Amino acid sequence: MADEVKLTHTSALILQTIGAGYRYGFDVMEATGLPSGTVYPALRRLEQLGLIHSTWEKESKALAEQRPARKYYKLTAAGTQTLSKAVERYPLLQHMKGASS
Amino acid sequence: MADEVKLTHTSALILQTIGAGYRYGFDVMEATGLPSGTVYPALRRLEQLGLIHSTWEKESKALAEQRPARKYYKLTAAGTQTLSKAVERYPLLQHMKGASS
DNA sequence: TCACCCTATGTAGCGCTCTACAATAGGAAA
DNA sequence: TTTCCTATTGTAGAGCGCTACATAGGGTGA
Repeated sequence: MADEVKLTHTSALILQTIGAGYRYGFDVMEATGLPSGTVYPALRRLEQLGLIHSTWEKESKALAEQRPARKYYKLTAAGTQTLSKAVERYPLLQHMKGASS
Repeated sequence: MADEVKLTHTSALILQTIGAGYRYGFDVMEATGLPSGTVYPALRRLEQLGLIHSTWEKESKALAEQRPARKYYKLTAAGTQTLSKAVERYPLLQHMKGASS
């Protein structure tokens, strides 16, 4: 109830991608086709709104797999609620497939 | 090939909606959930790019049905080609359903 | 050795998108 | 008789999204 966060279509799409199990920025970029300059600022705004929450992966894990560290995101309770309202508003968001890994 | 028109995700979504058989602005708004301030400027830009083409319906038809006149859009050949490239880039656009009327 | 690709996050500035409002005209509600 | 709803197109200004580029370490190719 209460504060009714309104999302743009693109932000809602990114939120839904996280909800579908894609867990970090690069993963969201590949799933959606959206560029980094859209995805990273949007993830920051979604986190500031309290809809997602991030944690950096352990440095040792990234080193072991020889790649940069990932910042993992997941939906908060508020994010889950806001997402379900966004899917009502934007009917085309319903067709997201879950992440395979 | 040649001129490679690049579209934003939202513009591509609107182009695809026209391709799926939705024929005028209000129709696109209902199909997508996007607001008028997104849809009408975007349709104007898509027409300026030569991807869609518009024709006003006959005044007599609108009068007979007691509503404002509609501006009907359809894809051009360039629009069809650009749309198929956009669907490759943005995989989530594939799930559009056709217009019922 | 230099160029380039891969994975991953991030930013500047321009241009597109969204909220809110307007115009128009008919009908219904109060 | 003013307000509200429907159906349709449209705009101003604020804010979001996109292109192009940056960073960084490792691998691959000539």
